[in-house]
Amino acid sequence: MGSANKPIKPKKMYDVDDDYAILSKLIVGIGEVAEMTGIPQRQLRYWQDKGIIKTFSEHDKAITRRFNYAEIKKIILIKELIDEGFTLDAAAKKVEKRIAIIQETFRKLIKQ
Amino acid sequence: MGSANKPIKPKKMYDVDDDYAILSKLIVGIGEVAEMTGIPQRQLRYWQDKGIIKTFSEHDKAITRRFNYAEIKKIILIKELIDEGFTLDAAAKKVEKRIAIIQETFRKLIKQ
DNA sequence: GCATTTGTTGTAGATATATTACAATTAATG
DNA sequence: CATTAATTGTAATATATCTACAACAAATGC
Repeated sequence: MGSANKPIKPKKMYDVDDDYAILSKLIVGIGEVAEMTGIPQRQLRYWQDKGIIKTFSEHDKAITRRFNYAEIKKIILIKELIDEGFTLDAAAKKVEKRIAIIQETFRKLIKQ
Repeated sequence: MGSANKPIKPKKMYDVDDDYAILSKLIVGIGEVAEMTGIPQRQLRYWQDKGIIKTFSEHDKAITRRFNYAEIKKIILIKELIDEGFTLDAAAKKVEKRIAIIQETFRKLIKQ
């Protein structure tokens, strides 16, 4: 019972699964996202107020904004498109579409 | 001159390089690291005071602690070893050795 | 042109989070 | 049993973030 049937995973020197485990738990505050991306905090708050990006709230009502890995990627992609000349809304929609296509592709791959 | 000789990188639907770029810029505060890893902030500060883990300081003297991806991985590995029964110092040394071996392996690979 | 929308930025006052510098506590070690 | 290792607690202070206002420039519609 319990974990008796769990497949044994021998510990390798370097395990890519570790990286995925970390990324899936990643939590970053707005100040750090601003530092990483170069986008001012004020702008990130505006994007969030407009619903373009979403904050991650694990425990009931988090008072400070937390972003996960997927959202950080989205933020960077949106910024790239804005720099290319897109409007904020257009950039956001383009990124959403891109993400949807990727997810659909993976879904098909898994089914095979 | 300039960027004239840069290799052209066609934009793919999903680019793993993007992930590496994000990870290399990753900055996380102590509160988020505590949330991600389950290790209390107080304990992380103690480890840092002892020199076991290091804070990343981009701009001269950062007053609040910032951790990069490598340090987060180190923290997680140390915790795992402590849970297995190692002392803090022993765990830290073991992790350092492991990281050194990985780096050495990559160095050899690149030379080939 | 001019009103309107879009997108960004500024700021004050309040709230939340992190800091240091003390110290208590509990195991493990010699 | 004294000593060291490791963790945890806390008060006072510093830093970061929040909201809710509003100003402003650039693009858009009429």
